[in-house]
Amino acid sequence: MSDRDQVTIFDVAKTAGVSGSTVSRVVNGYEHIAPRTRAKVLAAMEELGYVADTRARSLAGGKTNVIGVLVDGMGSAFMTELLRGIDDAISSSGMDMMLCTTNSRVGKEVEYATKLANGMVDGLVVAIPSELSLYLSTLKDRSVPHVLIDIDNEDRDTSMVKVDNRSGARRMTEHLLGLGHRRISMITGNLDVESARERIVGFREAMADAGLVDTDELVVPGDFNRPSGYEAAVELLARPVPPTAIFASSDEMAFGVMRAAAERGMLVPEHLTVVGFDDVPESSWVQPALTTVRQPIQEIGRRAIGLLLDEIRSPGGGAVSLELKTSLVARASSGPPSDVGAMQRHTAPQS
Amino acid sequence: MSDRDQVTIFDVAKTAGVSGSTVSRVVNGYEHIAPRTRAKVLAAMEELGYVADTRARSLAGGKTNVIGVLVDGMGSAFMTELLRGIDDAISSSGMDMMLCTTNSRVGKEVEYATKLANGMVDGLVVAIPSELSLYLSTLKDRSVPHVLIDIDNEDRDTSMVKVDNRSGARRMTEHLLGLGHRRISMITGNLDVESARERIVGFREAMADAGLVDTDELVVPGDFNRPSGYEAAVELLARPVPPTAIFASSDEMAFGVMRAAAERGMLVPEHLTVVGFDDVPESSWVQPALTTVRQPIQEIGRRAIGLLLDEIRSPGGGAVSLELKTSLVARASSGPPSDVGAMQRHTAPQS
DNA sequence: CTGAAAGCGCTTACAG
DNA sequence: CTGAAAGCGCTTACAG
Repeated sequence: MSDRDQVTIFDVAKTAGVSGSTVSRVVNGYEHIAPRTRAKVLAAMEELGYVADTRARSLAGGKTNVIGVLVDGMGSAFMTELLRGIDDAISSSGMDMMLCTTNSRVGKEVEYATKLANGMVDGLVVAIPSELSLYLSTLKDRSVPHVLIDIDNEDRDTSMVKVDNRSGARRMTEHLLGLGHRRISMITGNLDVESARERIVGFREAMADAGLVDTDELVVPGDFNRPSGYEAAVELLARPVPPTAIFASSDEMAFGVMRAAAERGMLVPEHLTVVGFDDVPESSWVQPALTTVRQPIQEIGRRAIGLLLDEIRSPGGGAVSLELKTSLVARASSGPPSDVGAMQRHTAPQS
Repeated sequence: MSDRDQVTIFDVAKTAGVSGSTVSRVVNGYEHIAPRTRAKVLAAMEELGYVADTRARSLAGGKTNVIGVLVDGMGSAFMTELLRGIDDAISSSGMDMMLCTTNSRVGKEVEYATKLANGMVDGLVVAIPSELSLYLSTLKDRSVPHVLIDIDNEDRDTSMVKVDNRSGARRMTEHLLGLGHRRISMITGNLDVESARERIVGFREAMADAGLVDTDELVVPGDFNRPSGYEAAVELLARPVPPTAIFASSDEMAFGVMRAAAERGMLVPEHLTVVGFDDVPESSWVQPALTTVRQPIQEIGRRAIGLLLDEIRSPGGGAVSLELKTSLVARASSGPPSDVGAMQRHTAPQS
């Protein structure tokens, strides 16, 4: 019940024999303070176990020292890595993180963004495919520093960080082409997400360069998650003329593809080449190890926080966009296409 | 720069032609208000786009409507599931979540707990093996509602939720014994964690009941994570007389064991039985599907929030401990022990 | 059913 | 280098 045994700045002031303002100054590391005064205050703080009240501090115009992070869910390996990078950067800067999860509930993102903008945080990083138009203006009006991750934003005056999805997908497709594949299928990510769309573009470009323009039936929909990769593969492998290689837009989906292949008795890469995108930790762990497009996931998070911190510390610096590079990681799951005879035996065993 | 275009309760009051107190009352759903007055206020709020300032509200004695969650990291599948349950329960109660990650940094947990206790949240759930003694008293002094997950706490006056690790481990061991195994090895979890210790006890009890009392060399250390399971298995399988079954204290470690077995050319369960604990989603996905002890992970999170909400809404109800049941899920990774000849061929191929 | 006023714990010009 | 005072936006007795 006794909620009032909180030690305030005035308690400290009294036992140190100074004013509240002075205590506030030493707490905030203000420079021009007599060494003796500072020492007395510090001693009093220590003695009383003073801890600043974040709410009051921020209400009065100070900083909250917390950064808000808006994501849709934290289930995927990609998100786990991203959050690790974000959390790393936040805590090594001495700030705290407030993670808000929308779980794809419509409206939640706006609610959180507005709430957070209302003084709960010093800045905000948003990593969900979202209807930015609904709250980006609020963030700007309130001049809440913010940076977007992997989100498309027409007006280039918001800071953001992303990777070169298009050329990553392009290079992977060229890798498959170079191995001799022609019937290459791509399983897409959630098309609401900018990066999913960019990967398709990269894939199509490379295919077109190889003279393969009719790719429509080779591009099948997925949503970045494992089950969707599995289902798409089941359908693809059941086709009369199945692809010899499947390029999943995420490693997670590639694992689903591998599962579908295994169930059909197909060996990877002998009977089917399977590649992914992301390079999550599990990709080098699975058997066979997954060939994939590596994106520096943790780095993305760290950079986003870096940008945010810059803006928080010296506002008005203008928006900056970062595009990080991807790279091809060739491992065991990709190889030359199997001959048609072998494919037939495997793809239509029950016919 | 203009940080002051925030719509306050007084702006609303003015355009509605009432006092600030009245606005506050309708915002907080106070009952005795004239319908017409309420309507006017609501209209004004709508018109102005009013959003309550959480800091001010809480400073003035109201609720923050946010629940703090303290974990050490969110990398594991177990934690992902737990957080899903927690987040679910929090958001369906209309509150928000503030997730703090210590990443095993010493001191961080105390820092966070103190800060959160200082008015940032209405309540706190702690799910890290931690030196509670360092801050539990702070939580109590400030009467901040809190509940512990999976944490040992001597004085039974703190609410907590856990599962019956001991009998779960016992049943799994009996399952293996029933299959005919005698040389059963257990890879433990991080011994700082209560549940890891309880699982060992359950294992030992079942072994002792079967007359197997000399289990010391069969119990090897792990830390719940995949690599530690892999490493422990590498060591175990290289022994002159390796175990015929390995019971990993977490599914994650069991996956590591499977990997080690595969590298040695051993088939699961033909040559080696591998079982885990937790039943994370991946366990029914891997090949062969993992036999494991199921704990209702999301439910643990939901229950913890339930307890917390009860305490927040009607304080002083006293501490309550919940122990949820585990159950055995027999899948494909467990079977009868292989004969000694087969074991020898596989375990010492290079000797 | 409604308003005026004090107070939550802090920060920040303004003086000195 | 330090203090007194106002104010951040809200809630809550206290009156009426």
